[in-house]
Amino acid sequence: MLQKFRHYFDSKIPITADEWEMIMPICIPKELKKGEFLLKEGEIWRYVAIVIEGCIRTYRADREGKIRILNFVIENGWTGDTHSLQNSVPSVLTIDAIENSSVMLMKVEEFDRLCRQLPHLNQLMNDNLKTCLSESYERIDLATTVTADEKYRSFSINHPELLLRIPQYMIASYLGMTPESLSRVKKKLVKDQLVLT
Amino acid sequence: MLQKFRHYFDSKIPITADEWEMIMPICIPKELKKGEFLLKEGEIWRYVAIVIEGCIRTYRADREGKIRILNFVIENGWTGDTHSLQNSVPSVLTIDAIENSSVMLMKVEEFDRLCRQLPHLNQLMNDNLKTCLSESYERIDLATTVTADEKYRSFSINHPELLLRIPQYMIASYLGMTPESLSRVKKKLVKDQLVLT
DNA sequence: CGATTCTTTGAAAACAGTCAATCTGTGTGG
DNA sequence: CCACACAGATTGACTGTTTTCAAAGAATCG
Repeated sequence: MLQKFRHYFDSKIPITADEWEMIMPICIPKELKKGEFLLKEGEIWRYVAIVIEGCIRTYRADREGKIRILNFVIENGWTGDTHSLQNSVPSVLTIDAIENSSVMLMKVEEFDRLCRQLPHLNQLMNDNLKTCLSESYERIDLATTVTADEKYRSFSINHPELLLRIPQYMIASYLGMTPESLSRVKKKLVKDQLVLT
Repeated sequence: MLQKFRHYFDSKIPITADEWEMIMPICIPKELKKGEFLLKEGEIWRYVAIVIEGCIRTYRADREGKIRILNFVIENGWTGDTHSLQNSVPSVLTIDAIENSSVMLMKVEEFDRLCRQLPHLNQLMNDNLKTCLSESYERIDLATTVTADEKYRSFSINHPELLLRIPQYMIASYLGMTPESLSRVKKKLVKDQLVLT
């Protein structure tokens, strides 16, 4: 895991052995079995988290226990609750693993401190913020798409890798529809050959 | 306008007269009358833009010309198209003024150059990215809310300042429903005293 | 293979959308 | 100052899509 983590950094920024020596001590590797939680509603999120292996889901539950999945994060993606982190307030979100996963955590104060010392790390953080923002706009676009079949089409074009990997009922929740609707939409699109099986 | 702009900076970061002398030359003030465009679909967005006065709307149009409003930005908010900016691709968005507005533009290369020279400016940019991310998560939350009345309730709680300021049919588009639906929802909520008139 | 979990299908109900007409308020020009 | 035009908001009747509820089929895993 540590090796994969190192590999991720190397692929993003030039990093010296010395710098690596500074980063390593603040890293907290965490293994999550399928179904285990990274963050529970009501807790305060205080980390920077990078997914090394597996798949992590973020969702929000309403009073009746119905959930809306906000995103899926796989290898090399960043996860966490920005809002809880920035404002030190209890999270309204739940984050869990939908596959056996490994995640690298860093306490945010320590990470920020390092960012001030290592311009490259700061650069990485900045790029990452921009990427997250970009993805989040894509998410808004998806969520504001009106019809169910456009949503599914758009998802299957933009996230073919997730289509294979994530149970359909979770995709339905992500797209804001019931599993029954998704099943019907899919059937129709396959019949019209507008989407791959 | 320049004074208000200066005031915005002062309220966010400590900034010396010298630093200000470096920032000012790259600033491009732009006045927009109600209905005028800041960005049209198909253009590439190359700026950092801060709204000084007025209200700026970002929307996306589909083939049939129906529009989905993605956000409203008022005084001291940042606007633009991150995706177009980062990837130098034509924008799918349109940005226009729904009130007479003033906006301060800075070319992104010049702004980035200054950020490298002025740590405080970099800090401001970073904070701003985090704020944008946070707001964008809030937007996702709204967009993924299922029922029309919950959407309106949540909007009227979180953005009372916009409720007063923005025509109802635009709020409807922002909330992903028709003006007729919004009118009915509102009527119901006012009757049940769940929302202020 | 049994049990659980996930997906599919059907029928009825609920909800938001569409279309069309009316109402309301604001600003403009006579 | 009034009348008119116009943009926006409301209301009603109808249509269409998605949800809900229920049950039956697949698929996966110990």
